Amino acid sequence: MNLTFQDYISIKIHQTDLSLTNYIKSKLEPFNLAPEQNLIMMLLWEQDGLTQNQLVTKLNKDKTNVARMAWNLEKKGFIVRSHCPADRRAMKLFLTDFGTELGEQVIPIAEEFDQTVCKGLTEGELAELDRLLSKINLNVTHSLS
Amino acid sequence: MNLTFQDYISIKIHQTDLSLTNYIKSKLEPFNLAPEQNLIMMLLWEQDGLTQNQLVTKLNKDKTNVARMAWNLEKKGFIVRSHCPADRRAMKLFLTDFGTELGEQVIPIAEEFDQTVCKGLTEGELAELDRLLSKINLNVTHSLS
DNA sequence: AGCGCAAAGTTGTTATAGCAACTAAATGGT
DNA sequence: ACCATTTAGTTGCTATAACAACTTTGCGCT
Repeated sequence: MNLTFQDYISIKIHQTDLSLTNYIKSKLEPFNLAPEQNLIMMLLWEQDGLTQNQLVTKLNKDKTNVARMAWNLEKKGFIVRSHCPADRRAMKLFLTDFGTELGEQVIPIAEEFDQTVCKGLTEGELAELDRLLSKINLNVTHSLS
Repeated sequence: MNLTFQDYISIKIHQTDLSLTNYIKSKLEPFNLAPEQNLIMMLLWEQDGLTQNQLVTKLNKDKTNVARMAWNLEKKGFIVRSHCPADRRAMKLFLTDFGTELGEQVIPIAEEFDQTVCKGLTEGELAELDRLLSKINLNVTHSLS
């Protein structure tokens, strides 16, 4: 077969992801918000009071990372964590006023970022990209089991 | 606009990249080789004696990472680093016999991995995916300057 | 009611990933 | 030839990312 480095689509995806992360990182820096921390905030701005475990599912990340990112967000004053009374194992994350205000500033930046990323791509191309990535995702997650 | 979490193509790319990384990580574990370390090895198997700076360019990563990954690979006995006589600032990386043998085992795994990733995708779809990712890459790298 | 198991989080370790500041070596302009 | 600048790597720091091992809490079955 003899594929060269540039032939691997997975490497291309990886490098694109790195470019995207670096770009959004620079956009979020003024708000003292790291890219992955922002993902948690985005989910909380959509729906406040999620548990860490719900975030684990939505973000498809290890619970360790979610716990540490949540703690960092609490340190920064964007959220407050409290044990769920109904299930004392669970940690619910709630926005502070500061965190809510942050959303009003950051959400437009995220949407502007998306505009930049998608510049010159048609709706059809975006849908196709989404479809192909989903297929790849299925290919590898199915192979793990 | 009001995009929800799932609407961002960059998030989809990020999550796909994570799936891919986890998958190849499990495949490479028996060889004591981490995913990013493997990228350096792949480039060295293609062309031995690259400098760290050449790897920085090819991998589009920070020189700090490349230096540390190279040092880890040296610790594991896959490569040897030596100052380039022509330019004593530069560090050239050379495969050891052990590192060369490793390639004979790992390259087939990488190609098998690529087969799994691309399962069910036509040549045309792969080309389109490559084209769309390149376009996104350009969109964000151009916006940085 | 009580025991065993599962589920949610936390702690510790290793591997990326990038920035700032630094050292050492090469280059370029005068 | 000399000094300023640039270039290649290194060290220290912070933030992801996942695994193993552990604690605490809830659930299920008898």
